Amino acid sequence: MDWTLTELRYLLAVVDARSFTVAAGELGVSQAAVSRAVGKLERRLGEGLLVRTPRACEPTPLGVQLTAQARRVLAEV
Amino acid sequence: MDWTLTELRYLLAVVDARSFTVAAGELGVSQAAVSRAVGKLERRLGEGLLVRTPRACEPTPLGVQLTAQARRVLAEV
DNA sequence: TAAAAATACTCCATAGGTATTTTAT
DNA sequence: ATAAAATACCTATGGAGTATTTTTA
Repeated sequence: MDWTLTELRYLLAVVDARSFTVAAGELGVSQAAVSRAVGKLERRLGEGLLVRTPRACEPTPLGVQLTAQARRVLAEV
Repeated sequence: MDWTLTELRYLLAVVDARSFTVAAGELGVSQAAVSRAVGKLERRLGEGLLVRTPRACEPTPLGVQLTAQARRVLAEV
């Protein structure tokens, strides 16, 4: 794959916060930026990483898997 | 630090090829792009990563260290 | 209907290419 | 003098913000 460190960081933040908006605040960027980054990642993979509901969001199985990988990568950085 | 995967890939290619030009060919980008990416990384670190001579280039101690780290990161990607 | 996420629009920063200059033997 | 790296210049792409719209429990 060809993701960027930013995408992995944003994804992790969203999964941990269970919210795009909260994650954006923690990352110090706009909600739109986080939404776009994760959406782009999902489009590239051709599959969802998060299930969105009006009050929370939860990772899909692929989301869980990629999140684990993201943690490994970022741990080395 | 705040490097990008591209910078790490370019650095690795140069270290392995012992040449910016050859590395660029292998990466499918211009020599200028590789030179700029590695130079930017060095400027950010405030220290050289490669010693350039007219017919080869060799990693500095820091270059060796960062190269090892780059391999670990890219192995996870 | 109300919260949270997605999108439209614009702007700026960065990455890349080509052409040229600089460097070190 | 020569081979290789650095730089100047330009262009295009991507990432970000704000404002707005869409979504779904």
